[in-house]
Amino acid sequence: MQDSSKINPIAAHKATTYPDAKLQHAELLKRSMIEAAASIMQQSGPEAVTIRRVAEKMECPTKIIYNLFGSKEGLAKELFLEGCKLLAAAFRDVPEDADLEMYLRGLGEAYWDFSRNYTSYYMVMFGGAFSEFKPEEESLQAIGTALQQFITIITKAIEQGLIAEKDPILVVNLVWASLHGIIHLYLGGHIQSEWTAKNLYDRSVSHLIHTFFGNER
Amino acid sequence: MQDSSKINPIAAHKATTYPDAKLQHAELLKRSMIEAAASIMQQSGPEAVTIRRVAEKMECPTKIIYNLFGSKEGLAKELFLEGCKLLAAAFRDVPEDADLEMYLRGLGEAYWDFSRNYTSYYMVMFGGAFSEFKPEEESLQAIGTALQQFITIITKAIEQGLIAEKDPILVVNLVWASLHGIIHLYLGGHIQSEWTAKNLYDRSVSHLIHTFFGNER
DNA sequence: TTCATAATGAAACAATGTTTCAAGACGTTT
DNA sequence: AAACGTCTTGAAACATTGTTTCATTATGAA
Repeated sequence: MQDSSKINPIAAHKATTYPDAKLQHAELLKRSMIEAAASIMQQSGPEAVTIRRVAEKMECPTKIIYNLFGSKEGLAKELFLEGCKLLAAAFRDVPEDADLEMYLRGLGEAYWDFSRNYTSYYMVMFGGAFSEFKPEEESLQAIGTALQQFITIITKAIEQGLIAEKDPILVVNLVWASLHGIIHLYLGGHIQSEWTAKNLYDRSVSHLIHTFFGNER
Repeated sequence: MQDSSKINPIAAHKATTYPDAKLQHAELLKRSMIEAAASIMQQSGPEAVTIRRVAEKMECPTKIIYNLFGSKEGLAKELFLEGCKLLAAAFRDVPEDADLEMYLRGLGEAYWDFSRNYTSYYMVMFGGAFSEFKPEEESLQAIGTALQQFITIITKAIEQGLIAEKDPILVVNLVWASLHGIIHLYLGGHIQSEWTAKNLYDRSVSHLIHTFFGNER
C-alpha cells in the first residue's frame, strides 16, 4: 500500500477501475513529470535535469520515469516538444502586420526574446543541451510547425515578387541559420556581451531583409 | 619503481636530475596526454574523451591528468586550443587570391571543410561538446588568431571601399555567425542531408558576398 | 645518511543513467 | 469467491563518469 501521508500523484488515481483508467493515469502522470522536469530545467538549467531529481520532485522511484519515457532521451524529447509549443506560441503572439518587412522584423524579435526568456528550452531545442537527444521525425515536424509563421510570410513575399529566390524553405533556412548562429555564438560565450550580440542580431535582420527584399542598402 | 616491461612515457625521463628536468618532463607529458585525448576524440567523438580512457591509453593513473591539467575542463581547453591551431592552419593553406571575393569564397570553403574533416574539434570549439568548458580570455584570443585571415580580408575590403560597413569585426561576426549557424544546425540534425546543408552554405556565402560587396544579385 | 617535502597510484567517493528482481497489486478464470 | 498468471512497483544494485583521499614511495636538501 502507498503511504498516504505523502501527497503522491501516482497513488491519486489508483482506486479507479475503469478500462482505460490506467492509460489516462499514465498520461496525466507523464504531464506531471514533464512539468516537474521543465520546472527544474528553467530554474537550474538543462544539466540539472537528472532522472533522480525529477523522481525526487515527484516522490516516486526512478523506475516510473523509465516506464513512462523509456529513457532520459524520451524525457528530453518531451521537453523539446514543449519548447516547440512555447516558440510557436511566441510567434503566434506577434501581431500580424500588413507590411511584410515589419512583420518579419517582429518575428525576428520574438525569436530573440524566446532565446533570452527560455534559454534552457532554446539550448535543448537548438543547442544540443541533451547530447543524447537528436531530433527525429516527430521533433523535426514540431519545429516546422513552430516556424510556420516564418515559412508563411516568406512564401507570401515570394508570391508578391518581393523575393527573387523561389524556394521558401531555403530562404527560411538561410534566415534561421543566420539568427541561430548569432544566438548560439552568444550562448556559447563567443560573443561577450548581450549588447554586442543584440546589435549584431539587429544588423543581421536588416541585412537579411535588404538582401531578400532587394531594396537599397 | 616503474615496471619497465611497460613502455611508460611517464618513466621515460625519470632518471634525469637536471634542475628543470621535471618541468620539461611535465611539458612533454602534457603534449602526450593531449595527443592521446585528441586521438580518442577523433576516433570516437568528444563524448568518448573520459579521464579514465586517456589515462588507460597513457598507462597512468587518473591522478596524473589532474596534476597536469587540474580538471577535465583543463584538458578540454587544450583540445580547444589544438583545434584553433588546426583551423588557423586550414585558413593559412587557402591560396591568397588577388580577387578578394574569390579569396573570401576560398576561406568559406576551408571553414566548411574544417567542420567536416575535424567535426569533433569543431564541436569542442563552437558546438559546446564539453559543456563544462566555456572559453575564457586565452581561448577567445586563440579563435581570434584563427580567424585572422577573415579579419584581414574584410579589413582590406573596407579599406578599398568594397564594403560600406566600417567595423570589420562586426562584419566578420555577421559572416561567421551565418556560416556557423548552418554548420551547427546541420551537425545538430536540424538539416537532414549534407547536400542540403552544403547547398545552403554556398548560397549563404554568395548572399553574404553580394550583400557586403554590394554587387547585383 | 637522514629527514622533510612532494609526487604517486590504488582505492574510495559522489553523482549519473539504467537494470534487476523479489514483493505486491490487479484482472481474469475457474 | 478463490486461485492463478500477468503486470507494476520500488529499493537496491550496476556501470560509468569526474574527482579526491591517503598510505606509500620517491626526491632532494641538510
